[in-house]
Amino acid sequence: MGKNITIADVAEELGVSKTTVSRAMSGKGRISEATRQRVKAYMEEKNYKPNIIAQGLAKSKTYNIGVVMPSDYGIEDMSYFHNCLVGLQEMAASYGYDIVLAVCSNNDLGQLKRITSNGKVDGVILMRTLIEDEAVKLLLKQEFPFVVIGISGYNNVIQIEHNHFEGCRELTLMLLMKKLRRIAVIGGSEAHMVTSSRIKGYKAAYGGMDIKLPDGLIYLNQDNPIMIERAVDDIFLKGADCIICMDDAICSVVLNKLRKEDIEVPADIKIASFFDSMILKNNVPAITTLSFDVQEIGKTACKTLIDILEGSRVKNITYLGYKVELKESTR
Amino acid sequence: MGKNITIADVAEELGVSKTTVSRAMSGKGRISEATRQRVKAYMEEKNYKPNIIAQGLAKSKTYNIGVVMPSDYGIEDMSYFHNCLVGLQEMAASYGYDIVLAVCSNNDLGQLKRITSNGKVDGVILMRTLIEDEAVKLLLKQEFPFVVIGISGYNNVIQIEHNHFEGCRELTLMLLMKKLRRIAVIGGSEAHMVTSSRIKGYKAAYGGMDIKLPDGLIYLNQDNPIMIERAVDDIFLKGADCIICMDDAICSVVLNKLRKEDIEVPADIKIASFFDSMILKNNVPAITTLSFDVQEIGKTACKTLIDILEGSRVKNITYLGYKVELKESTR
DNA sequence: CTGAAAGCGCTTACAG
DNA sequence: CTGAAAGCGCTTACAG
Repeated sequence: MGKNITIADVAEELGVSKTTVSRAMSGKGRISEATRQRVKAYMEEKNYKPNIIAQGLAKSKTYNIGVVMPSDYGIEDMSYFHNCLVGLQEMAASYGYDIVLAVCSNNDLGQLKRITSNGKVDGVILMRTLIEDEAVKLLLKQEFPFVVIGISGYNNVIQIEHNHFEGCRELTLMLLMKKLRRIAVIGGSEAHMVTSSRIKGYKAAYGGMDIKLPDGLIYLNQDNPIMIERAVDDIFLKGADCIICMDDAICSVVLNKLRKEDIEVPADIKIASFFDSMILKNNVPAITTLSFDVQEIGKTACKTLIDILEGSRVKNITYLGYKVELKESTR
Repeated sequence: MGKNITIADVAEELGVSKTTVSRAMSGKGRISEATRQRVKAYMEEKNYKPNIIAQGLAKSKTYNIGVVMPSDYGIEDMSYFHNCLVGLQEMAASYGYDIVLAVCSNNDLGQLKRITSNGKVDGVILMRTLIEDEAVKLLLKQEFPFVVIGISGYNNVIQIEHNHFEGCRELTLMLLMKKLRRIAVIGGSEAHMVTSSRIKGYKAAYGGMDIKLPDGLIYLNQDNPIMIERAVDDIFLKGADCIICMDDAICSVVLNKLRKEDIEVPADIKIASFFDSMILKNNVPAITTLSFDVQEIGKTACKTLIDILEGSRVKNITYLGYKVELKESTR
């Protein structure tokens, strides 16, 4: 690797003290412009990069941000986590921080505990949050700086979230304005905060238009294809005119089921989904979606944590926008 | 965060030297079993965890592994990278290492340069490799320890790969044995090593059976839906009896196109794809696939790097297995 | 404006 | 078996 050059080497070579070299790079402390230029020039020439680890030790910082990614994700969440990670990384890098990955489940916080107790990270970002979240409890108890992506249900926790409530309300509203009345909803685990926010938005739309909520058209905890197909059958029996799928994996199952039964979209029933992701990308007909900029939420979460670490005050909850895209499936 | 307890605190509390405490934890150097137990017990009780950063500085190690993830991935690659990352993380953690993420493109190696030159990582893993790969060149020049996932084209580079050549050969062979003869292939960028390995496997299958390779049925660099749909049209004109899709995003476009044209699978044409991922998960009919254990490749790559870092000799190329699953789409 | 020294939290020859 | 001291590569009061 060719022995890395250190601050001592630079100092000796230039006939100055390490202090001076350090000051030249940090810009802190008094130093003449002349020597600073001289030092800078030499560092540039020799392509000297200070060792961040040593720098961190001296300042009691690591410049690392721990990101905990759930291990028990569904396949439908992968692109979400991935995009989020890319956003996180980009923002972190631009502030000189790095992302250290931890993979955890709600009942196995081993990785999280490791990085928060062995001094490897300055703060933590939780990529997902549960209503009863052990990671949140741990971090709160340890008084470790952290922010969560998603609404956490705990107050006094810094949260970043797309406005699922508003988004789902607006989507539902637009469907209601198209004279659809019996709109069914198929969603995932009730243990996730997003699920309940979305359902509230859905209900709020009906409430806002003073339209009576149809009975028994909300299907939650639908986490496997069999259940979902059964839900679709049931929805048909009940004469719904539209189905909102709360994620695109669910939507994919629904679409397959409809094809199997020779039910036409949008002629026989309208379909809307969340996330304009790969699964639905090339579907014919194009699917109406409520979508979110996932990289943006990663960036915002990261910036918020860095603000906290550097001592700024931050908002308790930050809401980000959403986008409703009406396409052929609800025409 | 409750002031972390240090080795000095432990030493003082126990009335021994820091040296002794250090030896008790590491097991290196002579130390009486009695005092070692005493120290261990105290550390356990106080839940003392040594600061890895300081430990690293003293040993000139970081216990960090840099993972570079391409920024210019297609959506179809996401679940691949994600699973790979999970495998990497798991193996790293089990050896006390952490994963530090870098997102790079072939023309912007900024993040990689940062972590290799500021001493933040001990070694690097490249999640993907190009035929003309700048990251590989850089790492080679810097003599920085690294391993690549995928075949790199450069020799003297440590590579971990699923055996795409063998896999594709076997898949093609099985299709040939089903009396299919005019098998078309739709694939991605020729700049990726995998693409060429797979094509070689495809050709080898024909060669091995002494069957003449059909003319003009190989479509590469098909990176957008328009091209792919055009390829499908062309494939039909040429009277192919089967299409092998080199990834599942391509397959998804192909399936949609076939549905649009009312072409039945497997009645009118057979279909096979690579990766048994989310996109094809619930397709009707079920799709024949050549699939790979992606978490495993992550684990293997990580273990190999760690071996290198700890001074063991490792194989230049490690091939991992694959699985051909025949399903309804080629029946 | 500049530097010697102590310190960040560990490890490891070296000496006893 | 145990410890004082130097060192990993930096930063930062403190003194001049």
